[in-house]
Amino acid sequence: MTTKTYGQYCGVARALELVGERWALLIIRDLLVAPKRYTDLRAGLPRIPTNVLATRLKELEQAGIVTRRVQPRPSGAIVYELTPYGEDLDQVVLALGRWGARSLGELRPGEIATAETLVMALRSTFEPGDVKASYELRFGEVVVHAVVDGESLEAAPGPLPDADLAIEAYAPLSPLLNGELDAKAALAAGLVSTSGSIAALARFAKLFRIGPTPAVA
Amino acid sequence: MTTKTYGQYCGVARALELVGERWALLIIRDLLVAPKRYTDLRAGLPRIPTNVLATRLKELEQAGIVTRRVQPRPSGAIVYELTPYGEDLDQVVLALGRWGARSLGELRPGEIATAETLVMALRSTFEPGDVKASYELRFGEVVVHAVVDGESLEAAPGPLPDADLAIEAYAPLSPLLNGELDAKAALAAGLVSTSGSIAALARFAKLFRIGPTPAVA
DNA sequence: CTGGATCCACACAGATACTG
DNA sequence: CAGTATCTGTGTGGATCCAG
Repeated sequence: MTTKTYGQYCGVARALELVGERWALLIIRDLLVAPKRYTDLRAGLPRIPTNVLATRLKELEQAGIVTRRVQPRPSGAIVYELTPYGEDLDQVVLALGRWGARSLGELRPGEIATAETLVMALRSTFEPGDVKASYELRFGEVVVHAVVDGESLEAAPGPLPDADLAIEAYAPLSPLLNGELDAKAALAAGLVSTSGSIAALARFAKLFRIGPTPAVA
Repeated sequence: MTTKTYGQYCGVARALELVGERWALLIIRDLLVAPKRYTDLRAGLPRIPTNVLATRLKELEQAGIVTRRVQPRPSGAIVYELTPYGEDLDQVVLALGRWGARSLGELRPGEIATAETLVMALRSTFEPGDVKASYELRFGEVVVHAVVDGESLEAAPGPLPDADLAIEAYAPLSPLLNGELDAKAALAAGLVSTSGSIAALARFAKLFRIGPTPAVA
C-alpha cells in the first residue's frame, strides 16, 4: 500500500496509506505498550511472516512512525520505538480496540492473548469515573496490572503484588464486561476468581465495560 | 482478510479483521455521511475496482456493518446503509482522519476531494469551544457547510446560503489549518477568499485546526 | 442507466528455509 | 538476534462484459 494510493485528498485515506496495511496497526499496538526488539515483536505476533514484519518496520520507519535504534554496547540490541508522530496513533488504536471488543466473543482455536493485547483491552474499554483502585489481572501465563484513579488509568504488563484486587480469568471476560453475566454469575460459572468481594469484581466490570455483542446476519 | 485471521484475542485485531481490508474504511467513511447507492459509492471512490467494491459490500453486509435495502417502487433503487453497529465506527474513522490530516500536505496529481472527504475533514478536526457560527465551504465543485455551536458541530454536503461566513478555497487549506500561514497570509497568498473579515477566517482556522506536519526521515 | 459479474495480470501476503 | 531469500497462492487492480 505504500506505493498504492487511494487518490483522495482525505485524512482517512492518508492514514490508511500509512498504516492501513495488514499487520501494521498490530505492530503499532504492541509498540504503544513499550519499545520492542524484532524478536519481541515476533513473539507477540506469532502468525506474522518474518518478511512481512521486516517490510512493515521499514515502511513505518520510512514514514516517520517508528525509529530503529541500536543500543550502546554491550547489549548492541536493536530496538524499535514509536516516534511522537507514531504515538499519536494511540487514539486510533484505542478507538479500533473499543469498537472491536464487542466482536471478541469466544476465544477461537489457536488464538492467543498477550500482555500487550490485555493492556490495550483495558485501556480501550476504560470508562473514567469516581473509582480509585488497583488491579492485577491474570489470564494463563499473562499478567498485567492497572491503577485507576478517577479519570486516570495506568495499565502495563507485569504483576502488582499489592493490588486492591487480584483477578484470575479462566476464559475471556467478555460475558462479564458486556453485561451478559453479572459478577456473581461470572464467579459461579467459574469464569473468574478473585481475591476480593463480589462487589469489588462488579466495580471492575463496570470500569471496563464493553458494549453488547452486535447482531449479525 | 475475512477468512484470514490474526490469531489474537484482541479488539484491535478483531476490528481489523472486519474493516481492515483495503477500501473498507473508505466505503464506511462515505456511508457515515449518508446512505448511498452502488453508483454513488463508485463516484466517490473513483479508483476502486468494481469487483472490490462489490466484494467489500458483501463482506460488510455479512459482518452486520452495512445493510442492503431495496427501495419501494417506483424507484426500486438499492441503497447501502450503515447499521447502528457500523455507525459506531464513526469514532474510528474520525480518529484516523484526525491523525492522517497532518500528513495531507499538497494535493497530489490526480487526487480528488469529495463532499464526503470534506465533511469528514471538518468533523475530525473540529475542536469544540465557545464559538457559535455557520460556514459554507467551497472547494472547486464541492460545497459543504458546517454549523458550530459550542460543543456541537453539524457538517453536511451542500450549500448554506445564509451562512455567517462563506469560504472559497483555491487549494488545500492545510497551511492555514496547521498554523503554517495565518488568516491574513492565507488571504494574501490567494489560498482562500471569504465573504467576511480576517478575524472571522482566523476563528474558522482555530475551530478546525490540525497538528503540524510530521517530520519524515 | 444501474448494479453488478467475469476475466486476466500481477503485486503482495504466507510459509519456510537460510544467513551474517 | 535480526533479518534475507525463495517459492507459492490469494487478493487487488484494471478492463471489459452482461442482466434488469
